[in-house]
Amino acid sequence: MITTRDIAERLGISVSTVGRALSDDPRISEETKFRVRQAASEMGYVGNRAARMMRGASSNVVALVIPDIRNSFYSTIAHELSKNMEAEGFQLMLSETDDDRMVELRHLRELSANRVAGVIIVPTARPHGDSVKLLRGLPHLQLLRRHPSLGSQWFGVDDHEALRRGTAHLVAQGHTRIAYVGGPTELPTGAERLRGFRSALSEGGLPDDAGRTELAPPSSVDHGRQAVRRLLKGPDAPTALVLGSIQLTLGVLEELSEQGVKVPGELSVVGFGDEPGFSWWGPGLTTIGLPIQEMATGCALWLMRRLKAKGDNDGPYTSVSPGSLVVRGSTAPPDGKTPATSD
Amino acid sequence: MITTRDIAERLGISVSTVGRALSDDPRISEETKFRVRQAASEMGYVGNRAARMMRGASSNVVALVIPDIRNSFYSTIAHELSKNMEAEGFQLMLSETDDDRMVELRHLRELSANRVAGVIIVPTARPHGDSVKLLRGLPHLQLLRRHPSLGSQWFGVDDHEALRRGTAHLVAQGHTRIAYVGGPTELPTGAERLRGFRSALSEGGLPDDAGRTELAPPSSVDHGRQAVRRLLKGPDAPTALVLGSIQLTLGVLEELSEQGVKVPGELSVVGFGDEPGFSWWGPGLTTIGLPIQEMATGCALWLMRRLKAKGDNDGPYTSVSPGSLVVRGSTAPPDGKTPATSD
DNA sequence: CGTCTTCGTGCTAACGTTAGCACTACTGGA
DNA sequence: TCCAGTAGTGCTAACGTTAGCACGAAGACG
Repeated sequence: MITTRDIAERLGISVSTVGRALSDDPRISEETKFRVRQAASEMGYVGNRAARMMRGASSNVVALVIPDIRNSFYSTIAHELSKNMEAEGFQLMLSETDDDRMVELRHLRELSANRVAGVIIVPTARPHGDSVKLLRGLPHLQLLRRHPSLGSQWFGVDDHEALRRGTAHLVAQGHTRIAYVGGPTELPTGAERLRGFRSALSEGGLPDDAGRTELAPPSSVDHGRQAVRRLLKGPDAPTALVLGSIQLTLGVLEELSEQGVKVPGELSVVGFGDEPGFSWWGPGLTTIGLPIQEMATGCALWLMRRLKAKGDNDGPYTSVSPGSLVVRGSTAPPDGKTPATSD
Repeated sequence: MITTRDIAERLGISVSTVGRALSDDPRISEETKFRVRQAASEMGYVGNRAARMMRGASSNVVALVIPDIRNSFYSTIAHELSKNMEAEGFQLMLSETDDDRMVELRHLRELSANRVAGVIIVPTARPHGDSVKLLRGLPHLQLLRRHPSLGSQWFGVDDHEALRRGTAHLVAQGHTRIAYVGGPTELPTGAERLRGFRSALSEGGLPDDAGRTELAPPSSVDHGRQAVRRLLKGPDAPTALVLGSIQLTLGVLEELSEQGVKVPGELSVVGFGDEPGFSWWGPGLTTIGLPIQEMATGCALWLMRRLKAKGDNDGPYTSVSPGSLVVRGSTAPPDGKTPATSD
């Protein structure tokens, strides 16, 4: 690799002068600058950021720590972040945890060793103690999920309200046997979504146990399929189903298609998230849409500002985005009844 | 940040001893090692990779340069790569080019400045001259797309064969007016796919202009929608359509759904790639599936081996994976005819 | 003509880590 | 007893870059 020293030797000047010329120092004459730049370009010089970092410069890498990039929710986040940060000269490091706290820990160790400038993390349910320590040394921001030990800077969705609305839609159509399949309540997001579901039930005057709830491990497409099989059995099977995660929704849709379940005839379905394909699934999936782009952009801006400010901790920060119900064809009143009210 | 020096001072020993203890040098006594590790752990020491790199150690970061992570083909690649490399202690840097050669160049500059260990790249149609220079200095591997200036190490799909098979399926069903909508022939992949389409036509005894071909910019969902509108107009509209990119397929499916086109009654469709949703779209999409996982794993293994070997250039390397036709319900003989032969 | 300023450049140290060499204190054999 | 060998540790330089200080030349001003 070419260094400033190579350039200096070739031009018969000192490394300092080369360094200053390349950083456009006003003390260097225009003629020298020109010759240095010329030589640098010819020789294919590329500055070594590792060396700069040794001199106190900060890294230009921000890490995104998520469960699984194949989940299109996260890939959209990654895309938006990347776009926003590229504009500011930052690069994106991608770390997948697979919802395994030990993998998460290994990644955080590497990120810390690499002295990344910042971290945006969707934490696992119970991060390892060392992960907590490592994050303390890095500007970071929690996304979607929130764990108290990781600080109070968080960008998330109003999960309670999102599920309340999705469920209320079904209640308003007259459903009384409504099932919920969501993620574990270990995660605050999971707990909030379940709570939102229950709120809607009680607001609709339905007893709590009118809802059959099933909790699955996070990121489990397969569990969605299994849940469908279990729910459709039995005499008082639910007439409607609300989902609490994208992956579960994908699994549910696949299974419903395979089994040829009539939607919304046999079962009304409210999905979670809005993926390409949800609109053309069966009669079109009514679903709880999330403002992914806005969230990602918000995250990026917050972090960029935080990194530039160099102020250490600028207090707690919480940004909550609402979900919005996208009504398509997968929901209808049970047995053809007319809905009491429309929401 | 804690350094080896901090540890050394606290224990009243030299930095060398600390460094050696942490790297488990056999010359250091077990007792000293124990004390050092203890102190390091208590003080939250994390080695500084930038400093190690200055001493000649190589980076543990591999970059993936792709058009758009939201394309689930690429997110699957990213996932598989990440998984394989995490096992070897490597981290993944994600760079999105948006198929813009200048963005690609900016990313490559950053990657080079960061001295990433290697690069896996899906190049833009005509990479910038400087991009070519930069990649020369980095172990790299082209994926899917291939540009001659970027060397001869390439992992790809047998695009010609993939499209030949997809088209042959329609020819065998008796279609004579078959349209193709694919990416630009500027990209070798695009050219190969078009060639595969034409091969199948001529093998089926159909004249070349039996096929209406449309070429779109890469990664263009929207163009897929437009193409449908154009193709369905006119008296001798095609009875079948073959697609040459995932994004185009997504657009086409959306538009066909919206316009309520009967598939395969009015139009038979062979898609490209296999996404979640393709199986439940309309009657199920017959599509050209790609062995994404195998390719990603192959790439990861090749690069890992290349980086460990430290041998500079181990000659040209090309790995070609075949596509496989996944037959679902979106293809049928035109006007109810029985297929001549089934393939 | 001497001093003061300005311009352009060079020298040196420092960032954190590691490898080579040097040094000390033992141990064992002649 | 003396030397060789070895175990354990310290000192120093080096990686590439940059910031502080110093230096020489040239011009400005009294």
